[in-house]
Amino acid sequence: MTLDKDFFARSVHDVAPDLIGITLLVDGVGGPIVEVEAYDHEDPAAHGYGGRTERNATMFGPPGRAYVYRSYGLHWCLNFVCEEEGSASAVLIRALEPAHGLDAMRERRGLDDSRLLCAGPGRLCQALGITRALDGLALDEPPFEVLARETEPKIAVGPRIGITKAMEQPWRYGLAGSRYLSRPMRSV
DNA sequence: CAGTGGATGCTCT
DNA sequence: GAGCATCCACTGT
Repeated sequence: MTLDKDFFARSVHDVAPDLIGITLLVDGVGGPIVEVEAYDHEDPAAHGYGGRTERNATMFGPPGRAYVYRSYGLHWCLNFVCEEEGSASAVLIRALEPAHGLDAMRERRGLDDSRLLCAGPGRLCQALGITRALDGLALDEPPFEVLARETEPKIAVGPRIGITKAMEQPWRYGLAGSRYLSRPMRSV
């Protein structure tokens, strides 16, 4: 079942854990999401914190769309916009389990090891072919497919990665025990 | 395994 | 001009 806009039109802190185990495909390439992070409007670590700019304009738009930005000059990062228009909240997709289109992923990444194909936001975007060209596109329309999960996953929680502000917030969610995480979750 | 540093480009002050 | 929501290769134990 494809998830529509209503799924994303909720608090980013409810949507983020609900995304674990959901399948993300871009042109048929992807798999179940195993790691995400939540960023809300009051969050000094979030792009929307300082107000609307050209780069983060999509974050201020309606929910259920992709927000894609360039990171450290050479990587792309994918977010799902949440809540209502103007709230500037989004979930960063950090890792997924490669399940569909492994050959395409291996070719784009130039590696064989399935464990490293999508274990990190930059790697995931490279493996799925995500660039700024997809920024602002709706997640329930091609090339995206976002499919509901079939079983309830066990979710681990911890601090976010790679930020210098609001580091104490436990807004990183992962599939407990997954070997496809960008880094292990802190043990319970 | 831990730590370090380079690549690289865009955004915002 | 500083500062990144990163990744990879390299060093040293």
